[in-house]
Amino acid sequence: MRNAEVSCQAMNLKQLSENLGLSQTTVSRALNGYPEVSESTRKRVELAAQQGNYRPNMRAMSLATGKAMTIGHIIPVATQSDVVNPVFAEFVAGASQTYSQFGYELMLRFAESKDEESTYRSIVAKHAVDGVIVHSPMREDSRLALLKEIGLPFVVHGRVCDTNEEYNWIDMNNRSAFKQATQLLIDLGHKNIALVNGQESLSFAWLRRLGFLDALHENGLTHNPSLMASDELTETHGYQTATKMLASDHAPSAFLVSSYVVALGVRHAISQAGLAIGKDISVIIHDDALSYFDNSGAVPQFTSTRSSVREAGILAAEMLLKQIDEPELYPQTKLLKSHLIMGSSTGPYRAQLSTLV
Amino acid sequence: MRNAEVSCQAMNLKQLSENLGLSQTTVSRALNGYPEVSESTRKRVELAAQQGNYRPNMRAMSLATGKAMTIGHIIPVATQSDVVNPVFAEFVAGASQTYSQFGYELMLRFAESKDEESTYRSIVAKHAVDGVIVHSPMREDSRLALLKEIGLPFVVHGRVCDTNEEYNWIDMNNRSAFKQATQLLIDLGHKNIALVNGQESLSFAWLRRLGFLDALHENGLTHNPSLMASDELTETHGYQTATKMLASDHAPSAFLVSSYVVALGVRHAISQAGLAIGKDISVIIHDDALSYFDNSGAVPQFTSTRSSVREAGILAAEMLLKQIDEPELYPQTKLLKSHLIMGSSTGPYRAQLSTLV
DNA sequence: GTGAAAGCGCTAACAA
DNA sequence: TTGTTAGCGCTTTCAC
Repeated sequence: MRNAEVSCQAMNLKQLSENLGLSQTTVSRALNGYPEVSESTRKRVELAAQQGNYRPNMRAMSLATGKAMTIGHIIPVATQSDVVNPVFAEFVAGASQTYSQFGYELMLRFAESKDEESTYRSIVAKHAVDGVIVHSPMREDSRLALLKEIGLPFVVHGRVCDTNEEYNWIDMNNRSAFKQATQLLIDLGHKNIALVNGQESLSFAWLRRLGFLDALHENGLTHNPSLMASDELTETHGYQTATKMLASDHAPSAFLVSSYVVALGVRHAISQAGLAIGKDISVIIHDDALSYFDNSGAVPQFTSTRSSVREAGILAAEMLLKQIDEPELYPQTKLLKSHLIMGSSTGPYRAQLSTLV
Repeated sequence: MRNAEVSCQAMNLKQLSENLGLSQTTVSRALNGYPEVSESTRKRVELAAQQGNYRPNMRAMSLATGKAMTIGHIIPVATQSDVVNPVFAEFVAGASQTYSQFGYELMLRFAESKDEESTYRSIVAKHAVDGVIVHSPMREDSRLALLKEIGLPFVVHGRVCDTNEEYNWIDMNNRSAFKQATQLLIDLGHKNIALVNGQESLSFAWLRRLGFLDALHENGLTHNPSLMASDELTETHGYQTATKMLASDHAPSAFLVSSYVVALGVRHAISQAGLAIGKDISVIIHDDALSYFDNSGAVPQFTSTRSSVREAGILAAEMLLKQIDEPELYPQTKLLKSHLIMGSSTGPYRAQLSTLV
């Protein structure tokens, strides 16, 4: 009683078919590309649909087909007051692009870790999504088993290090990036390098640490545990950690920092200690969101990897949609660019992505 | 043919009602809190539903009720390679919290400006959402008229400055914040203050500029147009702008910068010019996402407004859901905290929010 | 090549 | 207080 003639609000299949003097069946078939429709009627139908600005009611379609035409992104938050990592925004922007292209929608949820299991169970029981992207994987992550049990298709943004499960993932090459960055500092003559890292129960931070250690060991340097800190990516973490390290006996001459937010704190501590970045001390920031290697400290400018997170989102979404349509296809591990990897444990994968390798 | 006995996958109303020996109607009514159901059966039903882990199929429910139970967030992107403003992530996290509380889902889309109109029309025609949050309003914004025409409920995150339309909005108090920050720099003795701002066709940047000018004028200072720059919030903008300003005859002794990303560039330019922040030059960064007033430059620490963006998201979502349920209710303009305002042009509003004022 | 009719899982008149 | 029935707008057998 509220739509109707006010304006040509939301025409539906019934109206459209009546206008055309055809059955709903035929119109539906014409629009969905079924072969048995004659070319002439198909043309007529398509034209009328376009002119009438017809869009199938997504809810009705979902009910009839059983497909939600929606992908869920569940972002874990440690606490309700936690600042959201900008990496998610960038990744989700990329994924969204792919979904639009294939007629899917993107559903977003933020869940505290303790609610995560019930969140997954709930959205699948409600028929809200056809698949999900798993964010912030941990070195060992129970979500893999959970999602397999539920039977919900998924792709991991990142990797789970300690597992025998087979699964699809896409990731930045964190280990290699941190190895490179560390090597750069070593080449500049630094021997006391501090790593200010994210929580190492999360894979990304763990892999970064491994890369850091790789470089030290390859250069015959020993690592100093008091120069490696790991915590949530906050300004406070950066400030407190750097302050403590700078006051210690083995004060570092260089910092390698995970995320610009942390770096804000580190910088603050450095200037408070009366030191000047680029003169007394070097800092490299690695942040996928900006994808920004800070070259303060006379460090040569890195190739910008800007937007690689977005690209990862695009690819993850493609991988997931493909998996939903053709569950038997799995990608092999492959290097997409020096900083982007995707893969899974089994099977062949007909990827057009190979051009990117 | 694919669910059934494998595991107790997704029980539906029919099964549940058969198990209970009741009609679907009664079960539905019991679960939806209709008063005519006897307390004893309601208890029985609720127990069985819980044990059977029953969740109504959202798509079927939507089709039957005509409510999508979903709110859309459409994030405008200038170009596909643009970095997403972290403010969105924080705001959306807040809104999401409210939606979960009321059984709504959050649908996310990124749209280039040229596609925005068709995006809105499309999601409403598909019955994908019950309402939307409008992000990044411009000083003059055609979306207001569009959404009214379509009849889609909405709340604006920010304000449209040049309009006579009535609409609901929630916003940071950008003008006041920038006035305060500028005053602080003036109090420190600065007379040549540079404003490195976002695009002033966007309301937030325009209002910040007004606040900046407010402070200058109140202190009898004249503004220098060559010390006010306005562009996309990128590192490049900050770097180029600051470089140029520092090289000019009227080089600033202080910078007021919109967003930390821009500030990365500004900092770079400053250190390249051989100047030291906190000694030769002062910098204040205002960024709602971190909500961080940088105190480099010996500027006293501001009260942290961290998470106010998230809070804005929570409130915007509450306002929208209320509007969807009771369209006749509109909030009056009100100050929630010194930095958070919400409002609309008409009517009474029974807000429990008053405690926050 | 096209149409009639049943059904997806739920809600909501209308009866009883 | 409970049940019967008719949709919501689409897809999909099955006949023609």
